[in-house]
Amino acid sequence: MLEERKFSKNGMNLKARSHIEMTVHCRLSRDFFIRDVLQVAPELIGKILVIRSKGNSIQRYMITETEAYRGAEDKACHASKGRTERTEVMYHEGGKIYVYFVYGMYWMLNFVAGEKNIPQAALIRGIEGFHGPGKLTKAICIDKSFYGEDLVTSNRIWVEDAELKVTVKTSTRIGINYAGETWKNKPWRFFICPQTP
DNA sequence: GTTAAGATTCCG
DNA sequence: GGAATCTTAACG
Repeated sequence: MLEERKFSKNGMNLKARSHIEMTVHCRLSRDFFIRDVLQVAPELIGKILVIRSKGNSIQRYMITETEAYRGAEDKACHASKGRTERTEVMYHEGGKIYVYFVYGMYWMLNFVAGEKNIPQAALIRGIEGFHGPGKLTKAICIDKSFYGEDLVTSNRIWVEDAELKVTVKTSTRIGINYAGETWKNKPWRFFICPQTP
C-alpha cells in the first residue's frame, strides 16, 4: 500500500511521518466531482482511492487508469440507451458511485461526474497493484452494494488528494468498438505515465 | 417470458 | 481466437 512504500524511502521515524500523511491527505469534496467528466477523469489519476475492508482496516491505492463516459449522446455511455434503473445514478450529481455487472463475472466501478441530470461517469480501470477494471473490483470487494454510495459522505469508500505530480497519457477507450466511428475514437482513456519525472 | 449482447479476463 | 457466465434491456 501507498504508506508502506512511502515510509520505506528514508529514515524518518514512523510516528512523525504518519502524522504527515494524516495532514496531507484530504478527501475530495463535491466540487471536484460536479465538473465535466473530461476534467474529472484525468484528474483522478494520482489520487488515492480509500476503502474500508471487511476487517474494518483502511486501505489506500493510487488510481492509475480511468475512462470518461460523457452524456446521453456518447454512444459508448450506458446512458445513451436512456434513463433506466441501472443508469439512474449517472443522472445524479457528481460524487456518487455507479456499479454495474458485465460478462457474467465482473463488477465495474465508476465515479459519477457532472451536474444533476447530466449523465457522466469515470470508469476506474486501474489502481496501484491491480491493472484492469474487473481485477481491481475483485481485489477490493466492490459489488452491487456500492451502487449509489456517495464518495463525499461514505465512511467505507472515498477519494483523497495526495497532491502527487503525475504525467497523464491518453488513448482511445477499451472495448467499445460497437459505439461507431465518432465515439470509439475519442481519446477519453487516461493513464499514468510509467516514468513520471 | 425469452433472448442477445456486453465499459473483461484467462487460456491456448 | 474463444470460453466463462449472468444482468440488463429490448422484444414478443
